[in-house]
Amino acid sequence: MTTLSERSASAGRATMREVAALAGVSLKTVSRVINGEHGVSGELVEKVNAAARRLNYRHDVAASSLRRSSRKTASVGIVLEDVGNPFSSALHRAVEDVARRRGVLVLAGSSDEDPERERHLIDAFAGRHVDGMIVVPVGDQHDHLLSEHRGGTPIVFVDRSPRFFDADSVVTANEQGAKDGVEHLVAVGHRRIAFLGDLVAIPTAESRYCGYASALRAAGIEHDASIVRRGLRSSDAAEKAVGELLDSGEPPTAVFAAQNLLTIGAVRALHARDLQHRTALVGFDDIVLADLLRPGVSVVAQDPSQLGRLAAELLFERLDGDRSPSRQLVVPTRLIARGSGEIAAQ
Amino acid sequence: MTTLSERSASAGRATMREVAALAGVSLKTVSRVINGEHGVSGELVEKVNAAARRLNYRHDVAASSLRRSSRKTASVGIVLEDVGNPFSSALHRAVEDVARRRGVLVLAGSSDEDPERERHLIDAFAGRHVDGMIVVPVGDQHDHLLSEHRGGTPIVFVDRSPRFFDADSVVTANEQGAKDGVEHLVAVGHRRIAFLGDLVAIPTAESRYCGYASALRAAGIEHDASIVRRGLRSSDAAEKAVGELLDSGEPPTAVFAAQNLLTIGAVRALHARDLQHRTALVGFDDIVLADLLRPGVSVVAQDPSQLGRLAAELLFERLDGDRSPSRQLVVPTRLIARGSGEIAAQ
DNA sequence: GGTCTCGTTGACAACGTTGTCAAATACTAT
DNA sequence: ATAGTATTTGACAACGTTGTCAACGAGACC
Repeated sequence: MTTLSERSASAGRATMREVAALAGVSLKTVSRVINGEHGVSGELVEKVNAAARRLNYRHDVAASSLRRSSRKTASVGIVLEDVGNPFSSALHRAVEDVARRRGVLVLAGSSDEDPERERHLIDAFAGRHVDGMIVVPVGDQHDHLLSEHRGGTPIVFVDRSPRFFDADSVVTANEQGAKDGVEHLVAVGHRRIAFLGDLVAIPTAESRYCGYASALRAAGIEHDASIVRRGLRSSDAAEKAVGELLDSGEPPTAVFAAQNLLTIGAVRALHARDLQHRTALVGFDDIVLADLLRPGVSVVAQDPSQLGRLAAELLFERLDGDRSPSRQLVVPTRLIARGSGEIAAQ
Repeated sequence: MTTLSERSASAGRATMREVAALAGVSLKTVSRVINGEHGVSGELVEKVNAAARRLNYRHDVAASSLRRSSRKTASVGIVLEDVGNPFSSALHRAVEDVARRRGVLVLAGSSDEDPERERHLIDAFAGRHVDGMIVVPVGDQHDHLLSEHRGGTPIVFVDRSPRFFDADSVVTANEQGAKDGVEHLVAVGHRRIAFLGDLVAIPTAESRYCGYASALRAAGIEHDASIVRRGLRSSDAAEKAVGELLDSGEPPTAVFAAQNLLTIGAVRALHARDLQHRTALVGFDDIVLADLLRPGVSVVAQDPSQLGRLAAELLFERLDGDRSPSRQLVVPTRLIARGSGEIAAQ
């Protein structure tokens, strides 16, 4: 007995075998008590629990899931673009909330838009036997995911729906949202509306551009490539781009920024030239404090929490055995007018 | 052979045993090849790799770490306040960056300032045999962590250093930073400076309050409890509190907000009364877009990335075998003047 | 040729847990 | 009292992997 408690205090964690020895029962009985199975007498349950407490026993999820037939580990993985950015972290948090209610742990990682990183993360998650994965996909190739998916691990795509892959997905109404934003500008008389966009390879960026183009077309406005800036990767790049547009001979009267960092860059460029009350601006995706700027920044707001919540719910339905055909959910955007988007064309 | 490939395609992942059978070698040889051990002939390495590729073999980290003597899982856990808030997620990202360089996966969870949740997360991490943990501690009781720590799992505390626990920690210079911020207000003539603080139970909130009190003392300003509001949990609460102070008979001429959400609430309250150019404001912790507001919001900036990076580096040094006495690192703050903190007292 | 060493390879047990099944006990119905 | 059933308990194998150790064959040396 002394040996046992000394051992647990000095060398690592106590095992079920040690708990069994201290409680004077078999290994299997300890397993039953720890797992809350019925069919163990109250007396032994008491004894085992006392011994477990005394040795500070910690259940070994890894060993347990190795032996269990279902192989469930009560954990899911989520591949984000960058756990540090507000959109991703709101998504992460929403997934965590759903998972927590079911006692499931969330592993998260950043792909940084790098397919190699994405593959790495997915391998790492798979090697740890996550029960399912939520993925903001990068690029078009997802063979590695495919084999996981076929192997029975549910996958839900979020924010972007993959080409060439049949799985559940939850996305924002990017095209419609962008169209709404641009039409909002058209409605107050703008006909020369600049577009700021992220990497062309990112499907959401592409959809938003389509929404922009479609709104212009609907309004009978001719497309002018000289005021379209795509492939912008940071607020600095956007600030520079907007600066060039504003300083040019024929500046736009309004700007549509298709991503939050780009919106921030645009605000900076406008303020630097004291044009924030003359040039209209609508951004895609909300930004903190946007309401306190003068003018307030009008945005087409996404709902990352909703995306995360729905994705997690879809995932858990699959984990609960749902075998129905894959579903695509679309979360609508919401236009928030705060001033910058309501500046009329001169 | 056909049976093997069919099997892997239909039912779950391939095992080393299956790879061995396909390659016509023993299980142990496959293990050696997968782990990159030397002492296997080039010919067999080739064969095994081909078989592994063909069966889409995935290494099982759980089983591997179960058997391995060192029991390393190439993963660390991090307990944050809320993975969704900017401070936590910046910290998370910084830890991930350090971990990634070493091929280590990060598991993260939100405690929401609830000791029960914290305990849950730590149990979950321990059950999955993380190699180490980084914790933003909640409350004073950390017995469960203690047993992990004694069991050989390195623990690093970040943002708050725990009482009654001897372990590495990395914290912001909260008291000094708050003192700097308040002295900055004193320097432009303020003697009636309100304080907005988070829950008294949070050590960082307490330290910042001490810094505030100490700056007042140093300036010979009498402490006035009527303009000190602590225990504020949201920007709404702060907005309300500042509103009350401003609307009172004897309003403060300056506000020191000891946390970023509280700063935002203060900004809202000031703008709502059009007092943002008359009442000075300094916030603790930087906020996005603070430079674009009129006036810009002066802040005492923390460096969450630095906190995370240092914490992760300490953790990995421990994992590499460092057995030296525990260390406490302090990350200095930086005062950023943008306008609101330089408004002189009338 | 015989012994010794070295480099490769594989058989086997073990990591901590749970599924299976049989043994032991207690209880019910005849 | 006897057979039959239900309930509790434990022995054992197995999950997928790696540590240990022994077996094997090829070459080096006497």
